[in-house]
Amino acid sequence: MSESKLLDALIAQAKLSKKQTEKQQKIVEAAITIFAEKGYANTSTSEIAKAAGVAEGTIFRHYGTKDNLLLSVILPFFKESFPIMAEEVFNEIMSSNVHTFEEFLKVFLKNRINFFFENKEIAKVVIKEILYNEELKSNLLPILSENFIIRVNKALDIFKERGEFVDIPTDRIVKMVLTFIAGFLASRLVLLNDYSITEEEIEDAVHFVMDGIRNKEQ
Amino acid sequence: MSESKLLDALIAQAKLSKKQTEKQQKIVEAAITIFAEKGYANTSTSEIAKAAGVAEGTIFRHYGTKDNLLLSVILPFFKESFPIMAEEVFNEIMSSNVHTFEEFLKVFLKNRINFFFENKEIAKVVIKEILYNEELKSNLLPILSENFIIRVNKALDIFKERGEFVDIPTDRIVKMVLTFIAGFLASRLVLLNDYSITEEEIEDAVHFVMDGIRNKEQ
Amino acid sequence: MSESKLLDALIAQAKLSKKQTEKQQKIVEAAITIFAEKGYANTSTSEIAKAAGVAEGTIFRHYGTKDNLLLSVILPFFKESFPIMAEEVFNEIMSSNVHTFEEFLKVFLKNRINFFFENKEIAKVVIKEILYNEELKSNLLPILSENFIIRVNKALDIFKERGEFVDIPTDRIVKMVLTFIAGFLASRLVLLNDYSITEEEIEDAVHFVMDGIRNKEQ
Amino acid sequence: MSESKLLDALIAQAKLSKKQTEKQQKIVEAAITIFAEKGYANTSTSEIAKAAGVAEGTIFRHYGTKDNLLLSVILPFFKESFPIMAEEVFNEIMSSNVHTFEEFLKVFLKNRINFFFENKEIAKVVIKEILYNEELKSNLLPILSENFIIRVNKALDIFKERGEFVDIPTDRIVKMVLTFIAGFLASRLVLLNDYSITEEEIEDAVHFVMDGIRNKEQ
DNA sequence: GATGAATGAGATTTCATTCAT
DNA sequence: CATGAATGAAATCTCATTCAT
Repeated sequence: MSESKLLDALIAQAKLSKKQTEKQQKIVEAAITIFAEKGYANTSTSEIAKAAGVAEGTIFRHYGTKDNLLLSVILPFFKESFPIMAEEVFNEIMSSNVHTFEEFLKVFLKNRINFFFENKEIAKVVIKEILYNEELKSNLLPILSENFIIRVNKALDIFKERGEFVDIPTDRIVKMVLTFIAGFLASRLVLLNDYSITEEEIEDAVHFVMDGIRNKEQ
Repeated sequence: MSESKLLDALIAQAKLSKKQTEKQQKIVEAAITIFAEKGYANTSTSEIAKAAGVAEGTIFRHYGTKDNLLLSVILPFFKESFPIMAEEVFNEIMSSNVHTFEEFLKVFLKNRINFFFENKEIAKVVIKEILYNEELKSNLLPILSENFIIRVNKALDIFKERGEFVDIPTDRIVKMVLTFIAGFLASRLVLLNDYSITEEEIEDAVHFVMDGIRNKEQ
Repeated sequence: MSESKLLDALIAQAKLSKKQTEKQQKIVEAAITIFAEKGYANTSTSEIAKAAGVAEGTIFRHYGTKDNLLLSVILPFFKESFPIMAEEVFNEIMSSNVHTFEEFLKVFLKNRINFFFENKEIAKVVIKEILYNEELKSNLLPILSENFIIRVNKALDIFKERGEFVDIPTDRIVKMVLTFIAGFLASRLVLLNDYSITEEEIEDAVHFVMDGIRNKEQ
Repeated sequence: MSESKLLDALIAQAKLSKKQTEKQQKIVEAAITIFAEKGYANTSTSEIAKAAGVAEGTIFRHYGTKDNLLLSVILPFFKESFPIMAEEVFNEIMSSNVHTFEEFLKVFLKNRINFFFENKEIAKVVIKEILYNEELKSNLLPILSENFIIRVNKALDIFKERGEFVDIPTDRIVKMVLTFIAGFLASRLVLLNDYSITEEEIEDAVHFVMDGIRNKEQ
């Protein structure tokens, strides 16, 4: 990883990716698959080239560096991760049939889980590399927190005002909820390679977040 | 990573490490520090040698391969991770002043969190490499599940009989609890580099697991 | 030396060597020259690279390992060693003007000696490494015996039926004749670096094999 | 191999080897065994140390360098190879019941074969290394030829005067006979690992050298 | 655009040798 | 005498990257 600003790269990347050639698609696909399995650092460009049925030079013709190929894999996914939290979507969720945090959480969880599981492989790459590469982390995490945590915080505040939550500082609640969700997704995707996930399990997870595991009827 | 059974390595390793020389200690310390920061794959042995004030050859005289050096870092920590769940310790916990799962969880969490934070650096290496290296994962995870999950399962069953928990299959509860704990530790150590953790936070976490975030008094 | 079956390597090798680049030729030439002089084990790849006017990486790009470079030198020669004994050639020899074993031996010796001396350097490498490297030996010798000894045996049997030979079991005769020929070639090439060999000497050698050194006229 | 004069080393060696300690014996034994199997260049001193049950430092305490260890293995054998040809022994052979070259050859062959097979392992080392290592060869071969070939030449001349041989220049006869004997020993020891050798085979070999393979009664 | 041969910097590994104990 | 930890030079090998075609 060079010390380039990721956001600049993000923009520059967008410009380049006007039209992807067939070869480019194959390269990215192969890269995702192998990065997901063995990790970026343990994957050689020649391996990717072979898997993509492409000459090694072709990779560099399109992506310049291996680092840049990784960004070309990660950034689009990264950008797509946010819209759910975009003002519009957020408002939409809040307006419709979502009247409690439990409902919000269910919608939110289902949405994000679907998104992640529809993009299993890339998600795996993103999680692995963010956890593994300090520089990538220090570039991407701030963006995450600016876009993500702040908005969830805001959402929670709304519901908190309604007195739905226990009396713990919001940011600590956010931390715990996100920890659980992140842990949930990461453990399934990266740790367990468990790509099956049922509606029932999501319900369980929501219940867990909402009410914990204690039996209140006792 | 060779395809050898890790447990064999674990045993072989134990034999070799009769007495550590001063240089060996320096090597392992340097390795832990740099692996923790940059990851195993992004760390060169020459870098370690330099940091340890040692000739590069010395690393290989003692550890044979870079892979083996990683194991020498990971395995001792790995082995030390289990005792808490050993029959004796477990029974001890269960007997004394632990009468509810909440109490058990508090003791357990504090113990494990302390252990992890006392070994921050190694823990970081272990988490990173287990998540990153498929082969390491496939060798270490089974050992974890055999030693860890099964016992937690047993513990939960005991408390479940007492009707302490909601009516969800035990294994699913275990999964969620461990997901949360793992997520909690991993996010703090690897993601946030947040090495501060207060008693208060642990209490919060336990409450979260027990009762979720819903305000029951409403 | 890997423990792979050499014949597999032989085939794999054939596939790879579609077209040799100019640099590859230089590498192989340099390798042969230096291997022949100093032996495989005493030759470093950097030495070969330097002699070939090539970057060291280029060697590994084409041959993967030093072992494989050796095979790329040896195997083509090895394969070319057999044709003389192929059915067609053998029959041709037997039919034409070859009516006695003495004649056969003369043709055979001249042919093989020419082949070896036309490929002095490689032959030297092959002989040295087969004698020196146990694993190479255990892989190549069986192929030799299957292709070579059996056929010579057959040839001898033909002439033996005609009563040309002393009454010693054929296989023992073969052993002695081949021992002499092998000794002859090896000693000239490897031991004495004596690359000159006259028609006269071949005649002498044939006489020696046929009639020994005793003076029958006495 | 340093460029030291081997004969000087031979003498220096003799001085050192006054008394061999127990460890020294083990070292030399281990060295012979492993050198014989894998060759000098493919054997590491640590391997020898392990096989000898000795610390690596001990090897260097006694032999200074790995090269010198090889000489300590080779030279004693080398020196013992000559006595048969020493004036006395030679005369003894010539006087007793040896009246023909055939008889001489039989005695000589039996003697040398016995010597080689009694020292199989060392012989193997010597043959392999003389063939493999150009420098060793250029140091040892001249000594051989001075001590060996010249004397055999002389012997042959004696018998030649008696008209026992075909009319070929003596040195060429010597070359062929020695080629055969050397090929015979080398192929058995180094190539075939065939350590069994019967009286019968020796007789065959002598017949072969004397009369070749042609059937004279035809 | 695409190729793949070539590079060279750097990574891992080996190993004879030294030296303090 | 013997040890074995330590060394560092050199060996094998990897791989992102360049460039002529």
